[in-house]
Amino acid sequence: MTNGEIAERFGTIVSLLQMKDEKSFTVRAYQRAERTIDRFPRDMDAMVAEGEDLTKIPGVGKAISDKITELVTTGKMSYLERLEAEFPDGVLDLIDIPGLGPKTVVRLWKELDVTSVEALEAAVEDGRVASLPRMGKKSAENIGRAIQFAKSRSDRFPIARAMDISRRVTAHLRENCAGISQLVVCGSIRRFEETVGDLDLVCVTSDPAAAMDAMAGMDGVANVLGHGDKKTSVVLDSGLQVDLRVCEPEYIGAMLQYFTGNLHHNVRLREIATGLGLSLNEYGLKDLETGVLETYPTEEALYERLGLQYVPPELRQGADEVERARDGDIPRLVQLADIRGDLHTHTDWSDGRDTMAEMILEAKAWGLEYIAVTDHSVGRGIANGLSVERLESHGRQLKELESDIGGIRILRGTEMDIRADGTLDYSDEVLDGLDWVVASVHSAMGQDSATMTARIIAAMRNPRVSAIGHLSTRLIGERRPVDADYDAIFRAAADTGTALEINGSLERLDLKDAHVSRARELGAALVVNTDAHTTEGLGNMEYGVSQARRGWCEKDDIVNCMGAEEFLKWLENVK
DNA sequence: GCCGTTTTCGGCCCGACTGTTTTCAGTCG
Repeated sequence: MTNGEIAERFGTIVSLLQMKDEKSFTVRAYQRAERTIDRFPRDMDAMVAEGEDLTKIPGVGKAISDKITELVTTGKMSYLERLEAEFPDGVLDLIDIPGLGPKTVVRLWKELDVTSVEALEAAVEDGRVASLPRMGKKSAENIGRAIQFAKSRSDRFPIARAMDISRRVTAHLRENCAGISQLVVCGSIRRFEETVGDLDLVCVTSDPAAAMDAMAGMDGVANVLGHGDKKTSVVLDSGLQVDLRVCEPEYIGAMLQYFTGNLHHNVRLREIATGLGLSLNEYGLKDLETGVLETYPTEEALYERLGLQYVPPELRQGADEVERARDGDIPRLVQLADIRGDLHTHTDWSDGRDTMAEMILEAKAWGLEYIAVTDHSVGRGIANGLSVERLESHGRQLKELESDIGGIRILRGTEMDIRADGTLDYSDEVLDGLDWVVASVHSAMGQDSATMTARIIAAMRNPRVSAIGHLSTRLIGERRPVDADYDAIFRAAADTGTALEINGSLERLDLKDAHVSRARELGAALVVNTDAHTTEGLGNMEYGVSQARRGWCEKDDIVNCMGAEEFLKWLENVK
C-alpha cells in the first residue's frame, strides 16, 4: 500500500469527523497526519514491516501510528469502517462540492434525505433546498452551479501550467490598475509546490476598488465567487481559482506571510504568537492585553518578532520547520547564484532546438563556468540520438567551440539510455571518450519495483556513469513515477559516487522534494540541471534550485556549486 | 489527537465574504 493510498484513508476520516462535528482539534490532527503521510519520503508500509517507530514522525502519535500499522498489515482500518457505517454511501461525494461543508451536507441528508449528487441536483431543481430554514433561493442556485463546476473541474494544476496562468493574471492586473505598487504571487506557487490548487495574489494599491474590479472583470473569468472591498475570488475558464487580496503598505510583511502559508505552518506561528501574549493575523501581531497592533514591513521582521529564524517560503511545509527556526537550525539554503555549471543540456544534434554555439553562449551569458552538452544516445531514435560516429564528431566540435568561445569549460557529454535490462546504450570504450555521462530511463517505465531498482543500480555501478537523470521519469500531473525502491537507489548512489539529478524542468521537477532530502540524508551527491532543449530552457535552473531548496539543500550538497577546477577534480576522484 | 525552555494535562488561529439574517452561522483559506 502506497503512502498516497494511506493518506487517502485519513482524508476520508477527516471528512467523516467533520460531519460528526468532532472537536476541531481532533479533525486538525487527522488533517495534519493525512498531509504528513502523503508527502513522507519513505514507504510507511516498509517502515512498519521493519518495526520502526512511527510516532517519531511529527504529527503522528500513538493513535494514528496504530491506525497506520493496522491498515498496512491487514489492509483494513476498523476505526474508519466504524465511521463509514454511520453515514449512508454517497454522502461523502457531497462534501467535495465547493461551498458545501460538513454542516450543510449533514442537513441535506437528515432533513431532505439527500445522499448523492444526483439527488441533490433534483432537490435544487424542485425547490426543496431553498425551502430549508436558513437556506434560500440564492443558496440553492449557488449549490446548483457548484455541482456543475464540480463535475467539470480538474484536479490541482501542475505548477508549470499554474505559473503560466499566474503570469497572465498578474500582467493583466498591472496593465489595468495604475495604482498597483506591489503585486506578489503567494500561496503554493511561492512555496514552489509541484501542484497548485489556486492562485493567491497580494497587492498594494492606491485604488483597491479598481484592482477588485479588474480581477472580477478579467477576460477568461468564468465565475465570480466573491467581490468585496479587500478580496475578490474568481474561477477562470481553465478551472483555476484566483484570490486577490489588497492591503495597505504597512501590512505587507504580515500579508505575504499569511497568504504564503501553508496552513499548518501558519497555525504553528499563531501558536507561537499566543505563547508570547500576541495574536497573529494577516495585518500583524496584536497584543492580547492592550489590543495594540504591531505591523511589519517585511516577513523577516515578523519572524524575528516571534523569536524565529526566517523560514524561506520553500520550507513552509508545516513539518518541523518552525521548531527548527526556533532552534536556529534553518540552514543557508542553496541559491541560484551558487550554481556554477549546467550538466544536462540538449542541442539540435539530437532533439534540442538551438545549436551548440547558441546554447554555450547563452550558458556563458548566465554566468556559468562550465556546461556539459548531453545530447541523446543512439537508442533514442525518436529524439535523433547520436550514433557512435556522430557522438565522436559531437565531441570534437565541442572541443573546438571551447577554444573558439573561451571563458567557459565544455564537457563532452551524453544523456544515455539505461536499457530495460540495465545495460547501457554505449560501450565502455565509447563512454571512456566522454567527460560527463548522464544515464536515464526513457523506456519500459512500467517495470516492477525490483526490476527497475536493479536496472538503475546496475547503471550506477558502471564507473563511467556520472549521474542519473530525472530518476522517477514522472511528468507532474501526467505520468506516474516509476515503481522502485528509492531508498536502495539513494544508498547505491552514495556508495558508487553517482550523482542524482534534480531536474529543473517544470514538467518534471525530478527528484521530487521529499526524495531530495532523503537522498541527501543518505549521503548521495546531488546535481541541479536544466535539461534545457532551448536557450530559454537554461532558465530552468531557477526552478531546479527552488526544488533543491524544498529538499533543504545547502550549497555543499550540490556538486555543480563547485567552481570548474574543483568540480573537475571531484569528478576525477569520485568513482 | 498531539504535544511540552510555560505543561504528561490543558491547551490548541484568525478574518473575509455570503446569505439569510436583524446578530450570525457556514465556508473558505
